[in-house]
Amino acid sequence: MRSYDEYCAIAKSLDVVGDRWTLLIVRELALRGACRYTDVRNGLPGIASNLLAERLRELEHAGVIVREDAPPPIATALFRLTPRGEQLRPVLEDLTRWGIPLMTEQNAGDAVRSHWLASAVELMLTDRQPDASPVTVELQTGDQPIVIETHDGAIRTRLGPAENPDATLAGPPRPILGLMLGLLELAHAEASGVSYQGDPSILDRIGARTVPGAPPS
Amino acid sequence: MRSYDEYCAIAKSLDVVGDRWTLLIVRELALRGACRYTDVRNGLPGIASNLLAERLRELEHAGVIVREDAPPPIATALFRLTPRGEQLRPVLEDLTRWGIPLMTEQNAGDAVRSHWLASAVELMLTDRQPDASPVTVELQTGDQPIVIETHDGAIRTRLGPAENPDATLAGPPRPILGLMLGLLELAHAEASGVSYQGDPSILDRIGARTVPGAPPS
DNA sequence: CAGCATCCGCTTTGATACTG
DNA sequence: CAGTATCAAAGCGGATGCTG
Repeated sequence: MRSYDEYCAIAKSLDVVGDRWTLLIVRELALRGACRYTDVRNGLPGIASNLLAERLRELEHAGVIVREDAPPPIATALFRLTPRGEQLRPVLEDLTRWGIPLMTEQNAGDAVRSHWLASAVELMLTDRQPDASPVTVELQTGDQPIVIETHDGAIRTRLGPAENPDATLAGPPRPILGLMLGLLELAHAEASGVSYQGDPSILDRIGARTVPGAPPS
Repeated sequence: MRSYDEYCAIAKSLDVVGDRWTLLIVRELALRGACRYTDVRNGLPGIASNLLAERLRELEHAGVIVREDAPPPIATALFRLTPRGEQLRPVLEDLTRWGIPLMTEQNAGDAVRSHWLASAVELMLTDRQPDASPVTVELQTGDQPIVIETHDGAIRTRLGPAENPDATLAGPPRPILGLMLGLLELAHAEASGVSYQGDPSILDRIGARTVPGAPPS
């Protein structure tokens, strides 16, 4: 990207991460940890191969990521955030919070990845009964299951199947998210294709922190 | 901008504010309040006139800004952030913090505006003696003076001349910022063209919160 | 003069094909 | 798997002109 040529911290930041795709590459590495080229590309459906290569070079040159040789068993290089790149997490988190109301609209061709949903859920939910015994909920949506766990009064998510979930939700991502964020009643979610197993009161326990309204558009 | 077509909160946010110039337009309205078209353009040196008009339309359509008729004395329209637009402030603040280390490099053609510097200074400084009597420092750099004031243990900045500043700093923006952020000794700053009037201990009092290192590059 | 719209050359991006 | 190469399409920058 051409520099904005402004002596301003925001403009200088955008000179580095303001290019198209760039912040989404950082997102992939932030959410999934060290990734191979192919893994990054899988998280960016639609990016041109040459653009990904170019962005990775630029990010490396800017000190945001490093390309490192993977440990012996693997024969390929890995990309990883540097400490400087890790410091972009607050930006990603704020953009996630700001974008949550926009998740009420899911376009036909939108790609879905469970790790995107998991990070949004983790930021928005809270354990309303921190002193009760821990609970586990499994979401079956996106490209792999998501486990939601209460953890010392906070909510943690991770990918992969849960062992003995107290509740299980399966269905399309939008009504599941609507349900998790408290924008949708269980009955409405079920009418939209969500199936629920477990004690419904669990949903009240791990309800959304605050429910922002959707924009006009 | 073309949509990323991802069902991800970050990607949805960037669908709205990820275009070139867009977040800088939001910055102008966030830092300066309601602005006329011309004021916005003055804060975005280099933007093509048609692009600014188009971006303003898009932001209005997305519910981030509103175009309102100014009160009677003025015969022109004003642009202002909506509550939804105000919620982008955390993003702007994080980008400011992340960009501060990049301010060590000032390119030849970089435009300078005092309100950009003031917001960065406000975010980075802290009053180390909150119980002492308030102090005021005037910075003479950029396109207008900046006033730094201690305010209930916090640091506030505003634009315009100070009445009776306890200290005054004048000179080029980079060494002044370096001095404020504790990256530069007063002697070095003076060697770079900064002139200082007042009690030097004031600088220690309103020192930087933490001094992040500059990136490699 | 403020607030755009139009035009045009240049740069960036997207889609696909190809290679070690 | 991890890119590079190519080329058409879209986006941007700068100049200019129009309208109240």
